Amino acid sequence: MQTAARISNGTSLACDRCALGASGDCPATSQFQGLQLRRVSAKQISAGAEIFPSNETPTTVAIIQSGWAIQYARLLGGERQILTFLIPGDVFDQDAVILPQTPNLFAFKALTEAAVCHFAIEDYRQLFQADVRSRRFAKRQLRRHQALMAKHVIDIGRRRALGRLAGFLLELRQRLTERNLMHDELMPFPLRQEDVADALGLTHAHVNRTLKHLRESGAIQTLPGILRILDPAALAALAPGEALLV
Amino acid sequence: MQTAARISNGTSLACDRCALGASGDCPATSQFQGLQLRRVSAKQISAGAEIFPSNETPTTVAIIQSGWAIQYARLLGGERQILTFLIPGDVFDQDAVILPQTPNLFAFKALTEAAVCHFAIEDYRQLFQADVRSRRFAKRQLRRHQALMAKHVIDIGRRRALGRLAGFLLELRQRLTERNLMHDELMPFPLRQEDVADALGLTHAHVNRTLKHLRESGAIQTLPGILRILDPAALAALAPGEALLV
DNA sequence: CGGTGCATTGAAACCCGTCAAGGGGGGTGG
DNA sequence: CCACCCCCCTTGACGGGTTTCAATGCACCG
Repeated sequence: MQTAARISNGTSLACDRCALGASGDCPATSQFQGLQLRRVSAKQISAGAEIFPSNETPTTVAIIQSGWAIQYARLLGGERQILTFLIPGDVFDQDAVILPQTPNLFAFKALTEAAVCHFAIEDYRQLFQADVRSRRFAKRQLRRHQALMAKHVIDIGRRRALGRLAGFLLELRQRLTERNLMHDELMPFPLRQEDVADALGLTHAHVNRTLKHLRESGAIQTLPGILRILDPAALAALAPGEALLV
Repeated sequence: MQTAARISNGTSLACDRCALGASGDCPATSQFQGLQLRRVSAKQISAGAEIFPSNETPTTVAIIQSGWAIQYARLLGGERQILTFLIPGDVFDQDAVILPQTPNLFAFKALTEAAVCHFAIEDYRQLFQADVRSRRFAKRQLRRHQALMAKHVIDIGRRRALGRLAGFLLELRQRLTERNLMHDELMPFPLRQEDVADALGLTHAHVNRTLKHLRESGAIQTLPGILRILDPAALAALAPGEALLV
């Protein structure tokens, strides 16, 4: 895990070669089973760059085509709390859909090189009034985000390090599976241990020790930029009830 | 704090004598500066009773007229994680507004005797299309809930017991002030220490110790069912950045 | 080849959970 | 009016989980 292999290298901005589109997960492609939208813009973002600063009022809704990003808050002491991880196919900045002209509370930043496409808020909002598939898509995105926030509270509120990490890995596994990014229990894992720590409310030193524990117990295997889940059942046992939440 | 004094005793269900209405915080009263709604029902709920079970699809939006309630999840091991506290004037079950016909993920329960009024989802949704004041009301309610969830993650994730408690008390102070329920830094406090613990991810024993610390340092004073904030600045110093979040 | 970023590890301090016991107030029943 | 019970607050001791601080090592890069 020393260095993150640039897995998401082939960042294709063109919609006709977009992996998301191919699986029908982006309303800008003809494969999407519903209302077709046209994207306003597509941006290539380098690792570590801000996507949206906080306190800015968004005019678009964004979908992340490739790469990983975070939504986070920074405290006065400099500490960082990561609220959500964003993976390819995630729609973020969704508040804008429901609450136009309200500033973002928290900032977004790319963790890896990433490609982000934007839709006009008005266009995206039409999904909610369109056919069943469009509505299902938009509602699912919204609902998923809310559920993840709640799960996050439960995770860090009621579980200790081992359970948090196990639950977190299972969550990623589930989400990546839905986006066709899991193969043979192998997942791209571009996160530094400090990122995981800042999300789960731990220190990076302790994340390291906990990962070591999971590794030595045979539950997972780590390679640079990749994580393999060897024993999903073991992880599930460490995070009881996880399945109900994801 | 041994016993909760029934502060919210005079639970008046009639809209014309509703304290919420008097301050213009309920769209069912003529004092509300915006679209007038008619409530579908008003229910008196006894302390400890479920308001909504989880996994049920709501047909109404609810506003809590008097009393305190929680939104919570129960894990397989029996542990409880409180997601949000609801105080008079809070609109809950708001997911129904945006996402009709989706079941509630988490249950709601009254902590004290409470009065809850319901609106038809369609009626309530019209607030978003009505005049400025109505929109502001509805958006503020929605936005507030989201912000509180995010703040909750930050609190539990990046602060230790003392800071969490300080931040939590300041949050309650702010919210109660907005509803005209703070007087002379005195707030109704019907929560058991176990409730606080289940919200902040601590044990009730440790909440007790931490409260004792705050008491002995002169930051707060506790009376049965009431909490007085003696030194807001001291609390703010314990929870840096809190002001930015509330 | 020095420098930077990140993973790894150890030792010590400390925060917090766990367990257990005691106490006080309000209610109920005698 | 008292006895009793239940719920909740309170407190102490102990152990373990986490943080903190510090040092090392490895990979990559200029």
